[in-house]
Order: sequence, then C-alpha cells, then structure tokens
Amino acid sequence: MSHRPLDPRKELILKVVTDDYIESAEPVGSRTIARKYNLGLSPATIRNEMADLEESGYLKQPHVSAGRIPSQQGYRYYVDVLMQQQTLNEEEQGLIRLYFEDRSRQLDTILQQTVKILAQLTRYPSLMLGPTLQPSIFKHVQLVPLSATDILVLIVTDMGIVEKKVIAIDCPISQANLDRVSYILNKKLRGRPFASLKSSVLNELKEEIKTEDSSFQQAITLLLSTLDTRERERVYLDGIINILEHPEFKELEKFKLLMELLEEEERLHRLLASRRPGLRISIGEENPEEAVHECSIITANYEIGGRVVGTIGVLGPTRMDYAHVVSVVEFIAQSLSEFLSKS
Amino acid sequence: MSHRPLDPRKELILKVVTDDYIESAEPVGSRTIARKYNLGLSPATIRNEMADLEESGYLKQPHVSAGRIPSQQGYRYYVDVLMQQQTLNEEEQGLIRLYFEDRSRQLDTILQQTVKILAQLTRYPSLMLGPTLQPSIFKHVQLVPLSATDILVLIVTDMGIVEKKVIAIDCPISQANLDRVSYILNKKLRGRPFASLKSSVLNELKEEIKTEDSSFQQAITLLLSTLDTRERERVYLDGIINILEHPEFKELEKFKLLMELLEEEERLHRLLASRRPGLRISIGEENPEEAVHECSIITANYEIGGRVVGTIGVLGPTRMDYAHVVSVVEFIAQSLSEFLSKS
DNA sequence: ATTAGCACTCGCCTTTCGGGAGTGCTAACA
DNA sequence: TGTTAGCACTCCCGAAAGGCGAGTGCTAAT
Repeated sequence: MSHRPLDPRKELILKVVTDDYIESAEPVGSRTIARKYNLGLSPATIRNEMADLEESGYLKQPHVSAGRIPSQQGYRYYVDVLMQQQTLNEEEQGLIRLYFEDRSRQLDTILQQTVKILAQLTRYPSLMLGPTLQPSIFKHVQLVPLSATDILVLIVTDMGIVEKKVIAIDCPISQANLDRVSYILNKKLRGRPFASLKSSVLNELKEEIKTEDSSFQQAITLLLSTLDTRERERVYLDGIINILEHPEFKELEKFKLLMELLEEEERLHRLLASRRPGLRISIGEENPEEAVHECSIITANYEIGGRVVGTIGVLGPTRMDYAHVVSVVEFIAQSLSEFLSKS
Repeated sequence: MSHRPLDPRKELILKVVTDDYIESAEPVGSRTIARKYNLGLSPATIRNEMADLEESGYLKQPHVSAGRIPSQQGYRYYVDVLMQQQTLNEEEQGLIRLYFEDRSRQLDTILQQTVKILAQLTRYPSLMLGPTLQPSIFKHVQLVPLSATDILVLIVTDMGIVEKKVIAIDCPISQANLDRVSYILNKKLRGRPFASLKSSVLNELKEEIKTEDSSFQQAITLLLSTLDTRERERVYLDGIINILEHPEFKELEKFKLLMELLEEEERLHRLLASRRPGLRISIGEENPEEAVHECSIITANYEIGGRVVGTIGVLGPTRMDYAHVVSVVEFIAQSLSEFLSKS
C-alpha cells in the first residue's frame, strides 16, 4: 500500500479531479478545473498533467472526448494520501449521540437501528456483522423440555445475547435430570469466556460425569456437542434504496447484481467476515466478491469492553464520498462500542 | 365481491385477454386473440366485444391504438370467477415436500427458508408475518441477572419461540429472590395459553404476592408489566429482486417506491397484519398501502395445532400469475402448518 | 348478428444531425 | 524548458424526423 509519491502539482490535480467527480458524477475536464478551482494554471497545462496522470494509471477517460475520472489506482492514491480527514458536523454528531443516549435495551434492535442511522447519515447501504460469541462470557444455560423428544437449549452471554437451539433426543429425560444437567453446567461454565469452552473445560466435564447414569450422560454429551456448533452471526442491513440515487446504478443490470448479493445473507457474511480488523477501505476489484467490483466498501470494528466483536460498514460506488463516510463509520463504530461497553 | 355475471362470450374474451396479458405483459389486440386462441370469432367481432368490456369497466387501453389490458375491476372478475384452479406440478410439490422433510429445527431458520422457497417458486417477492404469541402456550420463564441493574427475562413457548427482554431495576435483587420469582411464575403460568395471561392470572398473582417483601414485589411487578408488552412479530422477506423481472418496474421510480416499503419492517408489518384471515387476494388500489396501488398481494394463513398464528404471501404487479401463485401460497401455507404442528 | 375492408391513430424504433464539451498537437512565448 | 493560446478533430448526447406496425372504430355487405 505504499505509493511512489507524485509531484505536488500532479497530486493537486488528481485530488481536484477526484473531489469533483465524487461530487458531480461527471467526468471532469481541464476547462472545468481551471475555471472552478482557480489554481493559476491554464487548461492546457492541466491537460498535459492529466495526460501524464492517465499514462501512469491514475486517471482514465470513459471515451476519448470526455473528461477524466479516477481509475482504481487513482482512488487508492486519493484515499491513502490526498483525502482530507473530516470531522462530523455538530448536527450529525448530535444525531448519533442522541440515538445512543437512551434506547430500547434489546441488543437486536440496537444493532438494527445502528445500521439504519449509518445508512441515513452516509446515504449509502450499510451493513453490520452481528457480535461474535467468542469473546463473550458464559452466563447461563437453561434446558426447557418442549415435548417428549425435543429440548430447547438456551445459552445466555454477559451481553444478553441469547443463543437457542432445539435438540432432539431419543429417549425422554426426566425433569429432575434436566435440572441437574443445567445445574452442573452452570456451575462449571458460568463466568468463563466462550473462547475457552471448546477445549479443556469440556473435557473436564466429560471426565466428571463418568460416574453418572447413562441417560444423564447422554443428555450432557449431546449438549456439549451443540455448544460449539454455532450458527453464523447475523448480518444487519439497511438503506439499500440509497444505492439507486447514484447514476452508476441506473442500468438495472448493475443494480440487480448487487441486489442479488444483498439478499444472500451468507455471501454478505462471507464478505464482512473476510475483512481485516481496523478501519478498512477496499476499492473496486480489491474486493474479493465479484458483485462489488465496481463498488467500494468501508468498514470498522466495534468492541465490547475492549474486545473486537463485530464489523460495521458501508457499501457504495467507487465514486464514493470517502472522507465523509470514513468519519461517519469511525464515529458510529466508536459510539456503538462505548454504548455496548458501558452496560 | 358479488358480480353481475357477464354473458359467456364476454367472459371468454375477458379471460383470454387477461391470461394473455399476464403471460406477455403486452396489451392484447383482437387480431392476436383471433389468431392465437381460435375461438371461431373474427377480429371484428372480438373488437366489438372488447369495446363493450371497456365501456363496462373490465378492460382498458393504455393508449388509443394499442390493445386492451384488464382494469382492476377486470382482474377482480378474473380472480373471482374466471380463473382456473391450478394444482402444483410434481416437481414443485416435490421441492416443497423435500424441504419440509427434514430441516434445521430452528424456528427462525425454518420461517426464513419457507419465504425463500415461496419466492423461488412464484418468482415474486414473498413475505411472512412471524407467529404471534397469542395462541401459544406458556412453557417457561427464566430470569438471568446480567449486571447489578439489568435482568434478562426469557420466556419460552411450547413452540420453542423465545422472547427475550432486558429490564432495568433500581436496586439489586438477590439471586435467591430471582429464583423464587422464576419458580412462582413458572408454577403459576406453565401450560397456560398466552391469550389468558393478561387478565385474571396476573391479578391472581399480584394478590398472592401481597405478603412478600418489597424488593420481591418490585421484581415481580416489573416482570408482569413486561409480559404483555410484546414487540411486534418479525417480518420475513425474500426474493425482492424478482420484481425487477417485470417490465412494470423498469422505471426506477416505481421500483423505488416499493423498495422503500420493503425496507421498512413496520410498514410491512402493518400491511400483513391488516389482512383478513383465509386466502386473500387484493388487487391494486384495494390495498390500503399506497406504495402497492399497482400491485396485488396474495396471502394465506398458517397454523399451529389448528390455531392461526401467522400470514404468508406474495407481492407482485397486478399483472400477476394469480392462478399459479394461489396454488403455491396455499400449498406452502398448508405444508408449513403441518410441519409446525407435528413437532 | 357477424365479418371483411378501410382509413386513421399513435407509440416506438431508427436514423439523422447539430451542438457542445473535451482532447491532443503545434507553435509561440517567458 | 515549462506554459499557454489556438485550432482541428473526436465523439457523446439529445432533439427532430420519419416510417413501420399493430390496433382501432366505422361502414357496408352477408
């Protein structure tokens, strides 16, 4: 990600072209630049520089007699070097603060609404990967018999996340035994981080119950086997319509391709889960997923008590308002982390 | 919904026009009809009949020199009188049966996948209103302390639906007291249908705890107050992209209007919740929601053990393949009901 | 009552064409 | 040597024009 630096004037022009194109969605020509951003340069000079920038791969032309637009490499340089850090204005900050001030305490709802507010502020589709169990602390397990053959297993984490799972058993287990299983599991597991469950603790447990009767053993073994097979985290999504505001998606086909992705939670999950931690900007074909080869994705992580638990971000055309989106995503990730950590 | 009957030949023509338009999405003219469906009538005769049908409001013309298309009233007559009952072909039935054969036992997943399969078979966006609590049976309540001030309340129904709610309390309640509250509530409520909870039982409970100490009373009162304030049922949705296959949504504006609706769970909930029970077909402006004034909606209910608990259906342009969709929706609602009831 | 014939309408597709924005090149200039 | 004015050229885009075709309503004949 290191760039050989461009000479300052070229940088300036690349920046101006990118800024203007991001705002106007129209290829930008030398004349426009000279007039609009009086840089003390004539259109001809600018043309020369642009020709150079095109040759070295930072700009491109949709067709020969049009202005220039940034190439993927151009955006990359812009994002890494040229883009001006931006801070949210009062209004935006206020909105977010207000939102996190007090809210329904349902984790689910909070997450859904957070994505919604992100979409609102950025005007791009926004997504979030729900919190992983891994860094959470085991709080409670409860077994509820639903019928003769089905038992509902509830697992509660310190964050109030509830995992549920129905398991089928061959022969009925008495209520008393169920209670004892619950009791033992709780005693053993409460307060432990989930990450530590797989290995040692579970083996210990298995040892301990060697002396118990077989129906009891069956119950607990079954349970243990479900503890670590967890469904994938939920993906939250909002603001899809925003994408339609942008001319790059006027052709239905382009939009359809994206929509197909957005409707498949599994693909979204894969996309988000593959992101490296920290604030990430991936542009166009840098993305692994083909459907977003003409899009950029900006994500950040959110944490609970200092432990990274999830990812939140925004999806838009490569011609995206990077500076603004970065500031919003960062601020929201930050706010969400604080909110989740203080409870 | 009663119609003054049309004379048989007019009916025939209305039916043919509607069938053809549903299939082709093009206004259908007299020539086409005469040629394609040899009814033993000349184009001229058909023209006369169509003119009559237009005058009485069953057909309309997009513009003067185009063929005819059904009006809303025309569709209504078609649906109520002319449409031929259809049964699913083997392949479709097989697919559905296979799907309900065995599946992850997670209720959530089942419902989500059911909508998905409905969308796949109909090629329209499909939606479902998640099961109501009302007709379910109370199975278990569990209180889990998350922190000094927050308690997680879990309520489990006989269907394995888990309602969760975090409630904040002013002063800590001892674990022992929490357990006692759980115990009392479970003893009192287990086996009761939710519908009966609001009134008498809760009052009884309040009476019973008059003698307890105040922290205990506080806990239980708080709890009772949350029991009947339930969040709205979840809305499941799949297959939005399907809508783009249809020419009536080529103009982005039309699509956007719909998309806005589909992204707002609350509006969807309202839309689905307002449906009267049974198999319902509502056409165009018969729908209360403005965004679907050029759409039709077909819904049916699904049940658990004979109790209606939810709604499942399909949304499409008024030019919708009613006969096919009706058969699919009915069959899936039926299958889902059986599936949910047998466990 | 039905139908053949005919004149007429009108959306839609294709083609044409001019304007405008932008370019690269060349030559002059500081 | 870098900058700039001038100019010829390219090519997209939108408007206008025109022809085709599908369909209609009406009239007159069967």
